[in-house]
Amino acid sequence: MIMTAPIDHSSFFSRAATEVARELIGCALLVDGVGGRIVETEAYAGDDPASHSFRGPTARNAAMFGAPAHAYVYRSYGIHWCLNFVCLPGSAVLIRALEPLAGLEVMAERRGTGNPRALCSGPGRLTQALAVDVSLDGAALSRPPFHLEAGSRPADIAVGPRIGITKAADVPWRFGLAGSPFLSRRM
DNA sequence: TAGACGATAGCCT
DNA sequence: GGCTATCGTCTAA
Repeated sequence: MIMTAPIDHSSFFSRAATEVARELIGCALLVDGVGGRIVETEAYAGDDPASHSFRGPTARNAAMFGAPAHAYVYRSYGIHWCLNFVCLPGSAVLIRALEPLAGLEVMAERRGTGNPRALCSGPGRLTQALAVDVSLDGAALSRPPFHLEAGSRPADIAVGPRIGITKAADVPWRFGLAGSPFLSRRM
């Protein structure tokens, strides 16, 4: 088990995505008891051309315009799922990488690799390891299967530009635990 | 209704 | 380090 304190979901997520993204680093995320410590996030704002919410609500991004502290799950490149936490309406934080701590065996089986660094180091890998898919789109983060806990005060947080986008690519809204070997890429 | 493209991962060189 | 598979979603006609 991970020794951390509970968090107040509603107030924690009712803020700007950039702020939440930074503070999520070091927090523990478990889905059905499987997960670890968040080491990499990206913020997506409502007036952000790179955000799915930029062109307004659609069937796909509806969760982004719902209440804060809920999950927004979408399929990327027609292949894998990406997990986001909704903040203020129209904004969200993409969870990009975890340091695996709980349920290593389950994750290894789902991922088909025993290499701890390859289990959750990337948005698609993370959702596969935690068995996150569209059935959790819109689910409350305060209820099972989700479990979030505040971590110890973030150590060194590295900041950089977001990955894999073409619009607003220069905005430094990617946050990571400096020096962690579990990042999807070096900062 | 068709066409274009994307918040990637994994394999190959 | 570079290339490609693969398909849901959006946009335009």
